[in-house]
Amino acid sequence: MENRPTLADVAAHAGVSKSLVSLVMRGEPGASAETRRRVLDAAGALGYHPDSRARLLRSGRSRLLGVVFGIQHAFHADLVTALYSAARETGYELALSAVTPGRDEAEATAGLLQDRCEALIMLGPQTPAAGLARLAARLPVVVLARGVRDESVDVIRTADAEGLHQAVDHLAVLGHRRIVHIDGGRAPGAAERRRGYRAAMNAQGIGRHIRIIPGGLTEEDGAIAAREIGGDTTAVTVFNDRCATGVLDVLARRGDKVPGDVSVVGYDDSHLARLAHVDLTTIAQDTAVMSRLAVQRAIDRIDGAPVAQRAVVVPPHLVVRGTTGPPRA
Amino acid sequence: MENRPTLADVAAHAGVSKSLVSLVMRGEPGASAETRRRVLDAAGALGYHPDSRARLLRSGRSRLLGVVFGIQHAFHADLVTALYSAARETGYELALSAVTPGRDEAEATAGLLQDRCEALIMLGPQTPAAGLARLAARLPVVVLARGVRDESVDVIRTADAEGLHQAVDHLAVLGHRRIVHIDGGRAPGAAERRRGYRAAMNAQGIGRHIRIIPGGLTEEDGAIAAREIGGDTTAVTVFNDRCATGVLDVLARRGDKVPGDVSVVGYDDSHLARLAHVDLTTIAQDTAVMSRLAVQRAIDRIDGAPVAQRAVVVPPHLVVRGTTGPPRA
DNA sequence: TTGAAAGCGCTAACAT
DNA sequence: ATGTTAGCGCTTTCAA
Repeated sequence: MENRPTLADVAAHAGVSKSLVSLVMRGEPGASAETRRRVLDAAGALGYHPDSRARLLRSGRSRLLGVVFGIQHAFHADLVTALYSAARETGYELALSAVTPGRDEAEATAGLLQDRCEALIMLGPQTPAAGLARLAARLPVVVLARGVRDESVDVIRTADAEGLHQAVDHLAVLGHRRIVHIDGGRAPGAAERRRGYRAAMNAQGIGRHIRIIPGGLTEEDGAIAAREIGGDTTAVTVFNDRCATGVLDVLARRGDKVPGDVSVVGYDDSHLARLAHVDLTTIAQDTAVMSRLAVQRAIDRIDGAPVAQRAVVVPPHLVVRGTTGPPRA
Repeated sequence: MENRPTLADVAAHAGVSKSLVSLVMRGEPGASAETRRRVLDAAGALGYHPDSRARLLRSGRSRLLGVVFGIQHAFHADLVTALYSAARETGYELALSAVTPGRDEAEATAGLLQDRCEALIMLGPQTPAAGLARLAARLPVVVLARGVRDESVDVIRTADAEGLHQAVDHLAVLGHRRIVHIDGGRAPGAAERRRGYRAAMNAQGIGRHIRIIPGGLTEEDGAIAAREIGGDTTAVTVFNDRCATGVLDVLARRGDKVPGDVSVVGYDDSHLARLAHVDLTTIAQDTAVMSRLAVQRAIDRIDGAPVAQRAVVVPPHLVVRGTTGPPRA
């Protein structure tokens, strides 16, 4: 593991100046074919790889997009996957920084700032708006999958209220009246999903059956909430797929048939929902579109390009699978 | 978005030299308390964050440990969480690079090499031994949660066979005889777990009941395998918790009581197993210890410290929860 | 305890 | 088409 060769080594080996080597290595025009060949030969012979740190330091840019995500969040995994694809052809790289039980958002963010990321993409951040605004004063910040009122950050999110509207409408069309919502507490998006649920119930003329059971983000939250579901309830809309899985589990254990006795609708269309044995009807957030928009927005901000609207709301869509059906006659 | 403040800006603002600022920012001794305070105040006021590229370029080191992990793997999430804690006080930072459905290990690795990571920690890599050896020729490679015979890479893993031994013994002591194993196919560790299962069954004198059903890593694999479980089977050991969840789900749906009719043991003690409504008896891999060992080994290799044994095997331990009990009389 | 000066490996101006 | 000269922002001598 000896010292790596530098550009100067290559220059010496090829008998040309550093500038020429620099040009050739970047594939820029301005060097003769003969020189080009000599340089590439030398580089190959020495096993030379440019040092990106030095390169970026000099050019004053990092071409790095920082991504802050929750490592325990299945949905974030889907988004990160999509973000990698979205970044692929842009000339920017992703720098991942995870939020874990022992590493908060501030720490995750600080790491990315040190790496001189040119913009930050934050997935469902918990940081209060004021904190985000402070960050946004330093570099472009794009918040994904959470609404933020603050004017200084960009937001790409799903029309959460609309999503619950679709869920309720789907159930109502099937004939359900007693539709309960298990919510996400204070999680990002939870308030809007509650709002959408209420509005849709009222719009369907079944506002008197509105009932919201406190839930959360995890299977466990869903399991606890499921025990509160009354016997006359025929359908449940749940904050997210993970929570819905907990609900399904408790229903199965107590012998309730799904969708025979109770229909269930999740949210996210995460990996979980697609599993054959779960086969969960759910509201899909379009991760591919959202990720593409987030990356594009970050780059636009970096380039100082004009941006028409600070917040982009992506419509969700209903994915009907096996956990919804007509109520028992 | 004006230019980020540099160390020189802070120095000017605090009325001291760049050297002092450098010392203070790194927490090195050699500056008076008064100076230290002035510098930190100035840094805070300007919102200064050191530029890691410049810092590392100058010092000739990156102090970066590259981590390659599967973003869809719940167990990897646990490991990454533990790795962050383990790295915390070492002076090294983690650089995360995810493997996703659209981004293979080679790509994930290449990114980390460009960033000049000083060592690589790979979680359950799929790369064949030859590929790992090639990598290891360039920088220290520590493989976590997978066995690799190749002499050139370090390995930190759980004694998988021992884990299944404990699972089988636990069930046998409860009185089970007809114990089935749902395996992990070609996943890292699967072969050794199969071996452990067989050995333990033989050791218990119930080798004639050995039966292995092909499974996999996911809930879905577990669900499919569960349908193959015969009516006389009283207990199942499953490749991992995620797969076990699928098994539990199918059992619940077909009305089998757990542990009344069938006992189930998982593997990993992941988040999943601990959920109150899952409450899965499982074999715990000690992520804290494994992560600490992995980080320490990487640093030892970087420092050229002598290493006694290339491979470290961490003993797993049984965590008894609610999915195991005596067989029905 | 403090400061001045010399680079790390590279790219961007400016020569030639 | 090629070479020379400055730095990027920081750490590291070395002197004071």
